[in-house]
Amino acid sequence: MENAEIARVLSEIADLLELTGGNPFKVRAYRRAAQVIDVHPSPVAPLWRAGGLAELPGIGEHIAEKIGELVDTGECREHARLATQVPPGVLEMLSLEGVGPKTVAAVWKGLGVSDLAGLEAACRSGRVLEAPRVGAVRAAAILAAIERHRGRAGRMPLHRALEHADAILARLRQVPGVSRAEAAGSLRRRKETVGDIDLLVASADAGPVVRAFTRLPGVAAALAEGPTKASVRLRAGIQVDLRVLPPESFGAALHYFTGSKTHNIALRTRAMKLGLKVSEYGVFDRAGRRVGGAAEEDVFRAVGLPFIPPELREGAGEIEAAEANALPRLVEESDLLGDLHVHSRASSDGRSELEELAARGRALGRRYLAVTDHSRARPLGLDGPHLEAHAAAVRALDARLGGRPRLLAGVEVDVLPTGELDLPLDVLRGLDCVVAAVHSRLADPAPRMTERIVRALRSGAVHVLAHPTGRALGSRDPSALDLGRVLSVAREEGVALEVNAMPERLDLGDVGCRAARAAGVPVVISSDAHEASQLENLRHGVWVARRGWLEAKDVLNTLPPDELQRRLRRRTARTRTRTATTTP
DNA sequence: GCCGTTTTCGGCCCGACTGTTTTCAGTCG
Repeated sequence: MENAEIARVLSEIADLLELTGGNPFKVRAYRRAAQVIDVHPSPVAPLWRAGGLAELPGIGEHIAEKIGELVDTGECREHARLATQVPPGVLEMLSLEGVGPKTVAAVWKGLGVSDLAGLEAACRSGRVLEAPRVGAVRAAAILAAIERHRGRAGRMPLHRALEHADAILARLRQVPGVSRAEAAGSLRRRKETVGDIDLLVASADAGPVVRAFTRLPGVAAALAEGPTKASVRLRAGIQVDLRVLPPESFGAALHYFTGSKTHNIALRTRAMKLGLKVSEYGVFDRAGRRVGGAAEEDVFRAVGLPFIPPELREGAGEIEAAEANALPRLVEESDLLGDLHVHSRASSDGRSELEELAARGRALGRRYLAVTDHSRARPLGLDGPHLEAHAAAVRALDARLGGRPRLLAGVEVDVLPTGELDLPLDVLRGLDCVVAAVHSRLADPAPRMTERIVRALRSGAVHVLAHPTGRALGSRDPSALDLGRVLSVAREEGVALEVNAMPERLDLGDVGCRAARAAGVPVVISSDAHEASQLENLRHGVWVARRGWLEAKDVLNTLPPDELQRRLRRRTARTRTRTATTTP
């Protein structure tokens, strides 16, 4: 069973307990446990079998047993027992904005409303007003929330949220008195999708900032507006929250609103033990005296920790690593020296000429580009002879450009449903960089997909496994796959796994990166550019890698050109040796 | 339910805004 599924069940137990009047601290314990499992970098099932589950923070004897039950039987009796007491429609009501456990419990137990349709009817008829603390305004808000829930766009991909945030921040910085304006929240942690946008502004005079914010051109509705805080919904559908603080609090606030919640609780608890209080206004000692808060570093310094980069603040071991002075030195965009997955017009879907790609690559400071057009299984893909001619053209241009940037002749070869590669091995061995990818039958069951990929990796001709899970954010789920097995074979075979930096893919994702690092498998961050401008996508991949705790040494395309090519040739040489010794 | 050089029992992060109320509960982040 996947970690995500275990986390979902634990979180649902928390909801069910809350609705049935359970101990609020028990509810919190389940929530925390769900969070910990959700971000844990490797499957927890083996951990349960090895008896090490209760060593995870927030997982004690009882919750470990529940997880074990889930892993062993696929069910959890405690969950099932609670679920019989609460109709599924009641749980669904909890996902409405502005509707929490108290309200749901009140309309369910008090009015007999047990699903969204019932709640909608009760709002329209006015019967919902019989519930405590529900008036006409809330009834209307609930109706609107039901509406949004039904047509929900869901979470927004990071790159789109960033565009909205940047546009708004630029405007807020124009407001007189504003000294700083930054994005916080999951956006700053560079999560792959963003549920809402959190913005933070430093100003001694909050009023004008709040007013400017709620009157921005893209605003569809102001949801809340107070003296220092406001929320709006953009016409694009996403909610934006603004908080204005005095400059002396900006660092503490930036830390606080960057989160994650789990990280903040851990950090505040640590502060409490040191006799300090950390809030968004600053760090305060026992006497209530401010000891810091203007800079984010103040918060970490106060609790005796080094600065933790935002991408790591998921409560997934970063505090412990910081304590042990074992934080990774995260890879940066400037560490990347080249790009190993780029398409040209030679095959189906590329739109730029080789010369344009090379020129743009050089302008971006890339020292090498691997041209990896599609193989014949893709519409208009290249067969052996065409690919060899294309490789010759790439090398001729490389010679003409004098290796600035160095152009590598490569291919993105399809992994066929059988696990065979779409081109003969001798053609592949003549190339500098072979990127293998699955593009068909993405919904195959995990055992079949895993064996298919393993067979391709065992071919000996593959340097990089591209977009390993095939997911497309918001439109296609990742393929079922035993990533642990793929990683162990990749390690044996010397194959790197790609972090595909197309903003809609980001595949591997953060959790996969961390697993690759743990398995000792190098990663390649690639743009998969289909036109020259997309070479800039690399930065999205860097964010994913940073969230996956990767350092420059974990990423192959931080190597300078000669060293990289030696690495790729070593792989090919190994293949030849083995073929020679295993072929009769 | 979890956790501990303040505790194996008795705590559990902290604050803003809204709507419903005449002082605060609920929700959210």
